Amino acid sequence: MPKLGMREVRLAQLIDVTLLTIDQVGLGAATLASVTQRASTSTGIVSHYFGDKDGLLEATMRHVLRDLWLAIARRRKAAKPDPRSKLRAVVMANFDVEQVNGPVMKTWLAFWSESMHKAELRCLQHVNTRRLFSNLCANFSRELTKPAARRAASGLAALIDGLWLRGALSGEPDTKAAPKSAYDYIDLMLEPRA
Amino acid sequence: MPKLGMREVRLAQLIDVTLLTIDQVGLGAATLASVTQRASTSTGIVSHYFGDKDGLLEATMRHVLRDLWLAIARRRKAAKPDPRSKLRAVVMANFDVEQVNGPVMKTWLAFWSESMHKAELRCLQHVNTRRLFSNLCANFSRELTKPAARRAASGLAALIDGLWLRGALSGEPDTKAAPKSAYDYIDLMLEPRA
Amino acid sequence: MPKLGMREVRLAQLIDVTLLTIDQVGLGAATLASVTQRASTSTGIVSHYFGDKDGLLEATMRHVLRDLWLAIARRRKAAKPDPRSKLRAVVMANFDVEQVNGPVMKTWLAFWSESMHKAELRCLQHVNTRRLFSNLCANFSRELTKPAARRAASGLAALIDGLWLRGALSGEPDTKAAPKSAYDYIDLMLEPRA
Amino acid sequence: MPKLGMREVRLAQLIDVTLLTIDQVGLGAATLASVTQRASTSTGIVSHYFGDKDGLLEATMRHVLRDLWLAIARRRKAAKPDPRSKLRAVVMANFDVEQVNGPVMKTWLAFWSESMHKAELRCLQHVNTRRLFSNLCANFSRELTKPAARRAASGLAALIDGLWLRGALSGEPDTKAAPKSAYDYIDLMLEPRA
DNA sequence: TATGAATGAGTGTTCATTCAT
DNA sequence: TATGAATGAACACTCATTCAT
Repeated sequence: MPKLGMREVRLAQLIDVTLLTIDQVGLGAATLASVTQRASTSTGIVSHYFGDKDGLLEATMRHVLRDLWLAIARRRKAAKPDPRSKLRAVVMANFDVEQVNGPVMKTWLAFWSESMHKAELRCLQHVNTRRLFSNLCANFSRELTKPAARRAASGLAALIDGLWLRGALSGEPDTKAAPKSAYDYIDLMLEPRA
Repeated sequence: MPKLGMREVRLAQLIDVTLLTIDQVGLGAATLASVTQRASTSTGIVSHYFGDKDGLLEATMRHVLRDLWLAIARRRKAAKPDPRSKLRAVVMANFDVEQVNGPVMKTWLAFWSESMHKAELRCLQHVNTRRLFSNLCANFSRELTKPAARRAASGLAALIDGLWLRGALSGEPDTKAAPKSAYDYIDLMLEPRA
Repeated sequence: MPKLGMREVRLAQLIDVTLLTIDQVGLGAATLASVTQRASTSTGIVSHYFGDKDGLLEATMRHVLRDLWLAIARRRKAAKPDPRSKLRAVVMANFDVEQVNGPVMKTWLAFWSESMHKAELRCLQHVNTRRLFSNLCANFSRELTKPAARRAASGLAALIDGLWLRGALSGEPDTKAAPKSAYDYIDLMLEPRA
Repeated sequence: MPKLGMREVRLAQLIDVTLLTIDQVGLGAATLASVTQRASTSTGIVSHYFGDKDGLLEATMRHVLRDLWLAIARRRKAAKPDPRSKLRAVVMANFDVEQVNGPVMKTWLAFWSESMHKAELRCLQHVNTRRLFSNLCANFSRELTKPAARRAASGLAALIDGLWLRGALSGEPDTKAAPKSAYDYIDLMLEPRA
């Protein structure tokens, strides 16, 4: 009897060590040898499960994206129904400890750069970008006009990414100040101007 | 004695084709062969002028950074003396056509990722980050308390980077909406709240 | 699982073609390409088994040294127990056909030169030198005073190397006259002076 | 008026730094760049005066050989007319401080190895070998039969080279014990056996 | 299902050589 | 006479991929 779920275990394990390897040496230096050695498997296993290196990287990206959206979904469910709370939930999820750590952040950065030249990755990025935008837009729309909501959503999305990026680059992301800055932005957008 | 002054010409030329190559195939696929072929020179010229590939990439990054700060300096000089105008000038420079184009943007993205694992590049990034922050901070300070100015500066810096990043990823940066969003942020920060 | 035991076969094969290549073109011109081509393998195999080129060369040197000491051990066992016979056995082994042939001699010469600037090789040389000296010294000591034995051992060791060197340089080593000269030296050292 | 003897000065200077460079990094790592840089000249100067790198190396070898024979000639002239003194003079010259030092010894070693595969160098070696042999042979012949003289000359030549080689490899040549060993050999050869 | 030996194209880098000045 | 910028072939080495087991 073949081990049940062996496949899933392997997939998860390999994606995990891929993240760790990218964290430690960077995507450019992450060779199949270094990844599989850390997983204590042979290099051949990658082509077996993922076809080739790109397949592994794409699966890793999908994994990271799914984790982000699971976190967002979780936070949104737990949030109060008002727009402000919903928006805050999205921000909160983005600065979760699950999202703000070495392996995930460095992988994001690497994939941002990589996606400029690989169609598959770019596609995944676009889906993610649009999804976040429409999510934010929908919530802002409940209190703002459509154009205003779109502007607010664009701004907030950019602010989240920017705070995220600067946190990653600084090496020591401030997990308190960053979401605070985004919350403030939400408040400013929602609050009626004089 | 061979041609004098060739040095500067060569340096500029090689940095230029490096940017173009990164634009077209990405940093990962930008080999010395592809760069020098585009420059119609030999590969040996790189070690002659830059020591090695890393030297070329570092020089390229320095070039991009210098260009950004020249643009900022130029805009600031032309701006009115009031804080809002100065801040707008910084934003404007960041969304200059010189900064918002394929070669420069893709290079920035690539170096953001690369700088996570190369000390030299990280150092350059940090200098740039701090410089932008203190620039913004100084201007906000003229109308806000110190803590408020710091928060505003952090937020605006993140927003600029975020808008920039999303523009790069989308492939078609909106050079009108992006600065507008940053201008609005400035206004919100400077305007007295109820 | 791929063929088992290939490792030892490959190692021996690669060391062998390394000797042949050094024989034909010299150490300076012995590139990995020329070596592996002769072995009908790929260049990558060297890094696979020896790490890098230096690893291959070091392994080759170790192989040559081991062969020499195996020959010496063999001859000594077959020799009569008296010092003169033992000393002759050492000389004999050094001028064995296994030691006196193009590949081995040219490799020795090359490594002598190379060992001046590579710590690993120098270490191997020193071990070999000391080993030969103490071997000779022990045998001379059975018939001479300690200081005399040391002088005799030094002289014989130098004579062996010298005969060996001149044989290599001449291109046509005289495998009869050379050991004869060393035998005479042994006799002169052991024979009581007037 | 062109500088007189500029040519000779350059030649000597370049040969000198070649020896120093081989001493410090070895023949394999002695590039034209490293040699000419030490001489504070351009690389082009080599092709100007020596044609190419091989020309420089050959000239260096000739220089070393000439120095050796000048030393031998000097010592022989100063020696008493008897064979033993003449033979001792040759030995003495070989262990002169001019011959026993890093640059010269490492260069000799390197050229021994190199001469196995370069016709020009091998030719120079052969001339040197034959010259030393006939020199020794002529002196031994005055007291020994022709065959005995030939054997003695071969042995002494080998002993000299061997002592020399072992001195070079050990890194700290014993400039007293080495010639002493050769003197003893001369005495043994010349002294009438019982 | 899993291995890892073997490949070989591709990489950055070195360096002797050339040549316009 | 002398320079050093420029070349480009050659090099050691890397690494994704393949495949017999």
